Order: sequence, then structure tokens, then C-alpha cells
Amino acid sequence: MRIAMCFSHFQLPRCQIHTLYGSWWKKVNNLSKKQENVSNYQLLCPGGWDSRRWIQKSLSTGAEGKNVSSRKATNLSHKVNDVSSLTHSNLNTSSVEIEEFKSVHIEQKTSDNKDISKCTTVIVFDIETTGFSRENDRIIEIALQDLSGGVNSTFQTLVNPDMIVTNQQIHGISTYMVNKSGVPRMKDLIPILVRYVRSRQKPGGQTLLIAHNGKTFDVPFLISEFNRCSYEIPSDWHFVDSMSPARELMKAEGSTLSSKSLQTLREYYKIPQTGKAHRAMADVSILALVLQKMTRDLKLTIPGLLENYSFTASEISNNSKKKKNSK
DNA sequence: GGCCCTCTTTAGGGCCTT
Repeated sequence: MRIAMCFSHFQLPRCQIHTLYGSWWKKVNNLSKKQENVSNYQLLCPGGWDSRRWIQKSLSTGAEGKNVSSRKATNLSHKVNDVSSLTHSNLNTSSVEIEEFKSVHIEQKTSDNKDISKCTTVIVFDIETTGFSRENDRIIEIALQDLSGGVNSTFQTLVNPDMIVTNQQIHGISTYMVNKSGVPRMKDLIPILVRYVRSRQKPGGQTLLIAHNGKTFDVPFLISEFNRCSYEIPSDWHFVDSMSPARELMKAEGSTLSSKSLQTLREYYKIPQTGKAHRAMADVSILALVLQKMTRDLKLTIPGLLENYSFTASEISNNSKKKKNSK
């Protein structure tokens, strides 16, 4: 009931949660089984996959766009207030303000890698935007996938940018699709997004969010949007740019791998294109599969990713400020 | 815009993200 109040406050009448176990999830499931992906994920998840990982329920604002026809929304009548029964119990929505998160410093964690792996939530995410400029462009779509799987392991939504979309040819997202009532604006979405991520966190654990080219695009863009809406990225969100391990892979593979782009990595690992490239959820599902292959090849674990590749939003912000001041 | 590589660091160019 408190959730309902929250969304009422946000004025998101079309925010909905529904079962997305349509052909998309089936494809991913079948694809993963065919490609022996399930066991490979154990590199990222030394404790092994949770048996719930292929349970097929996802979270969406209901504004994921018409182009995602393969993900048939089979239960649109489920309202957002049902989220309390479908996600973890800590979706406290009595206040629209984001609580100060308890920081979990990597260096304070136990040296036992298994414990780190068990308490770390790994989420792959991707954004689509109206362009490359963090100052002038806006996010128009965001998608996340918790690699531990289970109920509501994915989250996706279109975002109303309050501006004309001029790069529809890239992602297929039109002005008409996002500039209308029912599609949440970023300022309304951020609290929902933060609560979703929190709902995926393990008790006392930390979150590792992975995006391709995230260090120079997705994360700075996200920081910019949070700041524009007077929010801050939670301090216990750690990020990894999958481009970094991709560079290592390129060094190891030499000319076999010609580029570190997501599409090249997808082709390298013979992962079929599911959905339209440059739609957020399609790219997330590809990156999730690329990651499992890449971490296997590089023998990377979650502690390894945290130690060698992770960064925080504050580090990105501080670096940006230093560079501005030095100019 | 930022990272990385190299024909480099007193620099320039390619890549990657939408």
C-alpha cells in the first residue's frame, strides 16, 4: 500500500509491474543453455548460480516501448503496488527522499573472496540517450539486469526527456514514444531506480554495476542526470567498465579480436543478436552473455573485478572537477 | 569526453558510447 502511495506521489499512472516471461526470456534461457553459459557464470558467482536465476519475472515501468514486441506484457493489470510482494522487503517508500546509504568499503570487507562474491550484487546496465552530450542530451531508456537472476532480475523503462529525439535512427526510440504521459521523467524515475537496486542488494552487501564504456559514457551520464535532478549516486554503488577487461582480452587474443565494441565482442563469442541493437535491454542481455564468456576467458572473479576495475561515482566526479580546475 | 596506444609524455589520433 505504501508503494501505491509512492507512485501516486510520483504521478506515474502507467507505472506497472508485469510478467515479462515472453519469448525474450525464453530466448535468453535457451540461448544460455545451448551455449553452456550457466556453469560459466560461476566465475562471476563462485558460489554457483541460484536456482531462481531463470525465474521469469521482470520489473518495468510499463514504458518500455512498442519496439520490444518480443517481450509480451502478459499481465498489464498488475499495478506497481504489487511490487512489495515481488521484490525484496526493503522497498521503503514512505518518503520520496533517498536515504543515506551505509557505505560498504571494499577495503573493509573480509579478505575471503567467497564472502565478497556472496555479498556483492552484480548488475549489468545500459542507457539510451538523445546524444553524446551530458549537458545537452538526456536519457531516454534505461535497462538493468541482476546477474544473480530470480524474480524481478531485470528492470527497464523508457524515460521522458522533455525534448525532441533526433537520433531515432540509432535506437529506434522516437519522440512520440517518450514524450507523452505515462513515460516517467528522470526526476521521478531516480527514486524508483535506487529502490530497485536496493531491493537487489544482499544484507550488508554492495552493488557492482557494469556497463560497456561505462567509465566515459554511461556512468558520467548517470551522474549528470542524478545531479540535474538534485540526487546523488548512492555511495555503495561500485561501477565497472567492461571495456577494461575487453582491452585485456584484446591483448590476449591479438588480431583474433579486432575491436572492443560490444557488437564485436558479441560476434567474437558467437552470441546471436536478440532484439534490436541499441535498445537498452537488448544490449544489456548481450553484455551479460559477453561478460560471462569474457570473465571465463580472463579468469576474472567478482573480487578481481572489484579490485582491478571498479570505480565509484565520486571518483568520476572528482576527476572531472580536477580537470575543470586545471584548465 | 576520456581512455589507450604509440610514430609518446613538450602529442596526436583512434576507439567507444548515443
